[in-house]
Amino acid sequence: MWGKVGEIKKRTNKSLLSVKSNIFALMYRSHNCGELRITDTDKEVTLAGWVQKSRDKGFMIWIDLRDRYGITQLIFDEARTDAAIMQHARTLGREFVIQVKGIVIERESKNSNIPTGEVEVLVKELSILNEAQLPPFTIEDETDGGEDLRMKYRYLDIRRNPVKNSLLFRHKITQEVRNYLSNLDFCEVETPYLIKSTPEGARDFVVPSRMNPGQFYALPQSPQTFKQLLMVGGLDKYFQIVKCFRDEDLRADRQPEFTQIDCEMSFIEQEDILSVFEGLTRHLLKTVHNIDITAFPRMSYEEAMRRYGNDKPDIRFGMEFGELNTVAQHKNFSVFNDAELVAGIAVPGAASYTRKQIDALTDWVKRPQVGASGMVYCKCELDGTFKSSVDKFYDQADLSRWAEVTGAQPGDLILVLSGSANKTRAQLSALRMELAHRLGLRKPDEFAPLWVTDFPLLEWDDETGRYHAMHHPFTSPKKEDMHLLDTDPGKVRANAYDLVLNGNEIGGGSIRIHDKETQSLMFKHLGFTADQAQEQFGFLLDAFQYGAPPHGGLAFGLDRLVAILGGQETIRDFIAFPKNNAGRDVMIDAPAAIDQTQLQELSLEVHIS
RNA sequence: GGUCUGGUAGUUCAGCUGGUUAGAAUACAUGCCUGUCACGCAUGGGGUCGCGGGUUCGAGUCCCGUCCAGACCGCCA
Repeated sequence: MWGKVGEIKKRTNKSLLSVKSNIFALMYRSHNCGELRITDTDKEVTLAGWVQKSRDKGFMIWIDLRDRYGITQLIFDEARTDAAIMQHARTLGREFVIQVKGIVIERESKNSNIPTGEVEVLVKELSILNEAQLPPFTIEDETDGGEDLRMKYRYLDIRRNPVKNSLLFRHKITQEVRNYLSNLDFCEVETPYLIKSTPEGARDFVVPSRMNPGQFYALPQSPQTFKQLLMVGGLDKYFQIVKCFRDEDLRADRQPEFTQIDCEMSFIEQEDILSVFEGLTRHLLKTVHNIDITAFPRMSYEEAMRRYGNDKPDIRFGMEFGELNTVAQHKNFSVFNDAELVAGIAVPGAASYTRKQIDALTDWVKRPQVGASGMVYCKCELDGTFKSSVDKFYDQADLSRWAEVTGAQPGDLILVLSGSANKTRAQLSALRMELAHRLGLRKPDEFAPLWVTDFPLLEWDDETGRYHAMHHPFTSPKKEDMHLLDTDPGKVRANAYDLVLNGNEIGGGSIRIHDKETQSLMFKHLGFTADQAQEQFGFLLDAFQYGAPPHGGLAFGLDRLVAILGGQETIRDFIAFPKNNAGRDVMIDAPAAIDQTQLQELSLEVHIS
């Protein structure tokens, strides 16, 4: 259904590294370290780069010279190299920056593992451009350095192929995004980074204004209102590859500053947006992996929650939820009888799990991060019988109905959770993802996109005791649900959609509100007074009175998209200088205190509670 | 705000129910080596066991606190 890719790394390297740089003056180097071949034999060349490794054999010294493009072997030979140069070569350490002049010769023993492996450069001149201390970790694909060390010396980490290739890969994708959207007449516009803080949504990073004492800018969580104003401005199709900022806790796939591919279009309907971004996704998979995606299924939010317990389901594998209320309740098992939802999944081939393994899984779902109070299992034996942890309450006929509902085959293991519908779904979804991970079903080289549509407009928040916009306050409600706004706001669906790739939300958007009345009504339902709405978003409400076209858009999370297309879980290696778990840049040691003079200029005093 | 895991040589790690002088690999240094490419061989240097306190005759090991790192929950319109 969806494509497969083999050897992602290899292909990427090849296409990205064959960059020629002929426009540069050939003073420092005539060639890079990745391009010499057997056909270059006898040429006099000048190379520059870093010493990867030196192999001193006494009579001969080989040095692997590395740059962005590859590794070329240098040779110093007692018989053919000047004694002084030979001696000089012995002083070279790892990561010294050197320049050599020499003759390309065919190797006596060749190395088929690297593209330059048939030749080497017999060095005639050697100069050390810069010495280097021994790096704190080795600059190799499989480095001995741990995460924190690599982050502290990120500039050394970037010399390593995996990180360097991730950054080149990201460049390739942004380039293709710009190509694709520009070809469709999208115009890239830069919107401001110093804007106004708004109460909705995530916490803002704020920036004090020196010229306006006591006042603060906020860094944008997204260019949302600006891109809508560009639509009012008649720009029709806008995009921007743009940094966004959210002052919330981090995760492996979440950074406080991150990059979005942000888009907006006028005179369009939801279908137009889905088709443009389906096209973009196809284009990217084709250009970076040569994969043709044929299937682009769609699913409503409600269906995704029911079938996968999750609004971003990974559909590369099955284990869909089976709702067992009708077949498992009213059988004297009070835990199930009292539950709002009883739901199970069939784990393929897991009937052979031992008691110990199942107990470990039970402990896993009972961890506070998951929060289930227990787990019921039912083994579907190969002989067609069933063995469950609740045999006291259910006979073979009952259990066969469980198998029917969950789609379990002989050899599978049915795992069942129960409780309130929302919690049970979240817990069972966590279990499904964990098992898929353990069973190797989340293959990084397989890509399964999915549109999730018809999100709820509003979401109840216990903490503040009011409804919040699930997407953002500018999302339009579905016309046919408008009548529910006053009676049952939680039931109103929005013209909002997410693009999910392999269980990750990589993009989301909506058709916006474009008239003042609806927007004001929306603010009212979100608990704004008319004055507050005017104060916070008056510029937008005003703009809507001057001929705002119907419009909508979408934003892709670039960091996450690049990581997933690169087959990785963590986005950090696709960001040149990322923040750590606590939001710190350990290389430059930020954030940091500022001095008293700066505070005074900003009319600020610091009190740490 | 919370849960969990970890912190021992430059680095990655081992170190059991507390018990001589804390180990391995790798990196590094020196020497040897006539085609290496994860080169090989020999020798050598390298540690306030994150930090503070406690229990004990004795703590890398047990307890309390704290700092740092990572993963997750909450949070992320």
